[in-house]
Amino acid sequence: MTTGERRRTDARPRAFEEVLARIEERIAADGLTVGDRLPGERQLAEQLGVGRSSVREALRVLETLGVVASQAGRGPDAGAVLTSRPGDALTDLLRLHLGLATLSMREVIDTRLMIEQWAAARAAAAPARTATARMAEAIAAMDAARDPAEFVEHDIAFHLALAEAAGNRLIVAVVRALRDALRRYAVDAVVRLGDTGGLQDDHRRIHRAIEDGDAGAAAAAVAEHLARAYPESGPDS
Amino acid sequence: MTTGERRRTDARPRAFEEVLARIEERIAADGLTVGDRLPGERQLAEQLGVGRSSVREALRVLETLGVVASQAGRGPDAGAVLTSRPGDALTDLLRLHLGLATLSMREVIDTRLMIEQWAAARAAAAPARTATARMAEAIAAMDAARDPAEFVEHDIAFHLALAEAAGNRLIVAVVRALRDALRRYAVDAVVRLGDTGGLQDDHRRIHRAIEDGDAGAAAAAVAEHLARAYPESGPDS
DNA sequence: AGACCAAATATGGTCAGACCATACATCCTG
DNA sequence: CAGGATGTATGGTCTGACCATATTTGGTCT
Repeated sequence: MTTGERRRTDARPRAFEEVLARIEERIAADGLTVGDRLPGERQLAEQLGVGRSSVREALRVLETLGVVASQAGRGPDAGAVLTSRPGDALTDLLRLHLGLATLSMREVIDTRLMIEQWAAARAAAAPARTATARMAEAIAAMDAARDPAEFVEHDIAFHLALAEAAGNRLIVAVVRALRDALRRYAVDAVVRLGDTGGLQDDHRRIHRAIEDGDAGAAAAAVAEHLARAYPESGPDS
Repeated sequence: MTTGERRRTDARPRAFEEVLARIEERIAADGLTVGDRLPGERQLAEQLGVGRSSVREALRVLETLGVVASQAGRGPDAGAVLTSRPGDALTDLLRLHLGLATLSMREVIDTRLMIEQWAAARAAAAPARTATARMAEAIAAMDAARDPAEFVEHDIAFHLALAEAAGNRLIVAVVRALRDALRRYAVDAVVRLGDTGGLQDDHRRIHRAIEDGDAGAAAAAVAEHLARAYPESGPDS
């Protein structure tokens, strides 16, 4: 009776949070991995002693974080399957927080510069043939691009290959998210520049530095490139 | 009464995704920001022509991404309020993907090194008094710490202050998430080291370099520090 | 008037049950 | 044996009810 003074930040375990914890335990305990299936929603609800809607909310959280994907129907591919899409989650995260002005464009662009410099230096230290080959392909595709949107798509592929060349999946996910968040801005930037020759020169310089194993030159080329692409680091706002 | 006409023409956007899109539009259109309230769940459901459960799933997604927080009851603080907690979302993301072996400890540690080096250099370029003061406080607290867990807590505060000194909220969120993900590992590392004198020397060196405005020395000190804390950067797996 | 307590109310949290939509599985034809 | 009709397991959604919580309101006693 005297327990009336409950405020937020007290401990209040909601049912779906309990479900979340139990599913996470189960993943760890059973050593589940990408491709494995979770029990059906109804079965899970019965096992955990909660309603199906609570199970669904928990699954929605896991889907948002990119660890499960649900598929209706019947068969091996149906149900809630463990996946690995951290990039999608990061993309949503950035987009929403940019929309709320919680993060400014300047912060996102600065972060991107940091990451890509590091990735370039790292890639130069241990160049991976497949990744550098994809970088070259992207450069060629940009040469052939007919409009800014197409150019930007291949530009994204270039920077993604750069991140992959660094051999760190977390970095790849972050770069993908940053580029998705900046996609519209990037198209505008290309339109504003008009001539993409300078950008392409940068791309070629980055690519060459990585193939030559010159980490310092690679990082410097990336810095120069992003400074050209985002001259003032955005209008903040 | 919306059950009369269902268009099954295209690939189906799920109802809660539609709700998500509409809420996002509304945030942008009305210029909503942190602290503003969304309509109640029942009201939203009626406005958007969907069931309350679909609204709830959408809100769960937004909560997962750290943009809303729900509070029951009545009054100005009740309901779904826009917030800004990107760090929590990142923490969940890392923890789950580490559990799924989608990301390795090595990748997380490498990422952390990159970010903190950058943050230290950045902080040295424009030292903020409040942040450097908090770094000094954290160092003193670590001197007084009586057990590894307590030491690690203040160590987290130190590295968080370092990130904040760089003046980039996205970086702060990422550092927080990385440290949370590595918290257990960090305690083990402190126990293994036994003597924290070397770590504290590092902290003091980082702090001094930032106050002196020596970006190069700050970055180098951070690199040395993390190399000491994570000697082998984990077995990759 | 003021203080205090009880009821009303608004809000999220949860559950149960019922459908629908989907896609594979199974069976029954011909 | 091929191919369509039916069965069934799964997610997706809606409805309505009830609970828990916290503020607001209003009435009562001092």
